[in-house]
Amino acid sequence: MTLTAAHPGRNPVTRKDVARYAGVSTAVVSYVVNSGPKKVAPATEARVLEAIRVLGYRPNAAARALKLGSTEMLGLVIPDNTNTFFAELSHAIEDAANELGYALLLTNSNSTVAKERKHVRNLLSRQVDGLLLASVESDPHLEQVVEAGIPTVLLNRYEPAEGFASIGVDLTQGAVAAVEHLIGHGHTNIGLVVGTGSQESMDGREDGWLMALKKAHLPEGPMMRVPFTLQGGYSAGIRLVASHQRPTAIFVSSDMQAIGVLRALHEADLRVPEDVAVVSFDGSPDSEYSWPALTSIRQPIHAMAEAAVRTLLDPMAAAEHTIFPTEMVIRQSCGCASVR
Amino acid sequence: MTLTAAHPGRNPVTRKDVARYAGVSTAVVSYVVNSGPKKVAPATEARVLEAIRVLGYRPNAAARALKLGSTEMLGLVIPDNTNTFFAELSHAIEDAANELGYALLLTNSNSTVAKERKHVRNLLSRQVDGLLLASVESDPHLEQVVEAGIPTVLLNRYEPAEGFASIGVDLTQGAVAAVEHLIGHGHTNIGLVVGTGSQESMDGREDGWLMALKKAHLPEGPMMRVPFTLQGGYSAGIRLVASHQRPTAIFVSSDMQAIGVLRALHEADLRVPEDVAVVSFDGSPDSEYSWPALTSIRQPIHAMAEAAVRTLLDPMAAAEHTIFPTEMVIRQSCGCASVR
DNA sequence: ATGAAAGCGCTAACAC
DNA sequence: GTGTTAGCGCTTTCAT
Repeated sequence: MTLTAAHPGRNPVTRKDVARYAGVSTAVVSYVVNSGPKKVAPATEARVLEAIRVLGYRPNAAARALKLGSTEMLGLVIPDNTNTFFAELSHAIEDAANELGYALLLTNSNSTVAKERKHVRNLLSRQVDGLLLASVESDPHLEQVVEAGIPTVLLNRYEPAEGFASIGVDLTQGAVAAVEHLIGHGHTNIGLVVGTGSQESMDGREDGWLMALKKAHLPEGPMMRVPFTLQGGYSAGIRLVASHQRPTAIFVSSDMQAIGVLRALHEADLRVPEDVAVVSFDGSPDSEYSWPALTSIRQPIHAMAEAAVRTLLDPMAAAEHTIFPTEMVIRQSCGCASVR
Repeated sequence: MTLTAAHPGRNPVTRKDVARYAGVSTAVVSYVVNSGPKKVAPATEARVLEAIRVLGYRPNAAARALKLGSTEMLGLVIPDNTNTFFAELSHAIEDAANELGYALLLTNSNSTVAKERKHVRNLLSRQVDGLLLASVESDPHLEQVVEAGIPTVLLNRYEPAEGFASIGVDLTQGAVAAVEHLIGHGHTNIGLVVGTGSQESMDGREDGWLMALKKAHLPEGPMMRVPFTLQGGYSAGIRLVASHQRPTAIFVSSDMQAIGVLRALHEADLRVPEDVAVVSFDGSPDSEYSWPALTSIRQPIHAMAEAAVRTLLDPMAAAEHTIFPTEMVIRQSCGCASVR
């Protein structure tokens, strides 16, 4: 035992002890602990409460879960909580879940299919009441989930997924807004940094970039496909800087990547936004504290988290795809304001 | 049901179904599922495995937990997983826990005593096998934990805590190294940005700053006490810039704060490190991608996470305080290398 | 090598 | 308003 030896093992105080101490039956204890389903006389209730206090009784969640078939836990699988976007998202989800009395079993897949699967399996066997999954795969193999019949919602998802509820942001619309903003600043050579790994199919942000360019009859700028990390963005930035026809503006598909791009730009002695303008995606707090501060397409993380949990727990919810709009937050990196 | 209606509720396949299908007793199923404690004839085992596969049987963790008195879950309470340091730490802890077959119940206290307490209570009632707590308080009220007799280790802790195992980093030594490095660069007016809220007592980093200054017979520079956030660092930076005798160097007690300080410095048109040098604390990935890259005192997060989990799960572990050394990683913000 | 059965702590239907 | 009790799915002792 790491601490006091006073209490040898687990908390040995059970409902039965409380019942004995209060001079009632175990059922009554149950009724007062759960405030129902039967009413209890005030005097009795007081005695039970007192017994609970004195004995330091704490209900055993495992027993309750076994009986009820509900653990009041939700499972969450994300690629990496070290990524600010997922950190924020998981935080918001935790809050939303707590609000409804659910605890969160949090797991990182490290963007790995094998780990993701392992975690899903593990969460299922732990009898979570629902599963929130930000999958690495565009077409996640969810047989086990279907078979287990556990409510599931797919997170951070642009495309609908057959048979599953899912939630995401309008990547294309956001990207179009970003690129059009850059075009509005007079740029004609606009590069793109987009993510890899997340989904094999084309990222909606790439679509948006392309669409905006097409619509303005502008040529495709250089494009880099790198992981959604600081380091990924950095290497993309280095290559973009060295590229034959260096873009005068870059749309980057996440704040983390953008911060990496910024570093590459700085190291190349390029001024932002004067030499190269940047607009990124996510709108995380980080984007406000980079230098220069990033103009970014904000995802409504809290709204999405809440919707995810609500959908998950709503027995009436359909297996629908819900898409949220983004919002552009203008700061310095696009060239709207002077940097200094 | 969010998805297929084929399986009405929870997974209804129980050990009994498997036993019937395989033509054995439930005990045997148990033996093969757990590879023990009794041996099973190979042929029988194969039949059971087949039955499990066909029926899609998944053991019910709640029942197991009830029987065994162990949930194979660990509870973790941190101030905020949105803070890169805690994000990294919790990720490392998750890995260490998974390694040993434990899942992680992750909760954010939002640096709030009330929430922290609520989460601890909740985790205890969920029968976690151990509790990892990065408390907001310097002297956390842990009666409930003691009473529950649940192994606990305190994280991110500089001072020992009576009766509890705890883990932390040598804040003072790290701070001394940082400040001495700055002194080595010839600075004589060295400011400090330190955190609030975490612990009422003096932060070891403040001690270290003071000690290094004393030892070099240097006067105390200006000092700001702000939250461990980007925004906290930013406001400290603003005040430092405006301060009567502006420091030529600043030691900042976390990377997040340092990034905020950097922003304030940039906005004031001050060059880093030429006008103001900065050394920060944590050594997170973020510190490498700021502009300029931060010289920072790195905490050995992975080693700490592993030690924490190991200590937690080791029944022989004493209630000791383990302190880890830090390591200075030199980048641009201190003035060692030219910025560009 | 296998099986029968007790019981982990709890909930709630049913009886009083 | 309160008590009795069956059983949730699992592990494991004790028998065979």
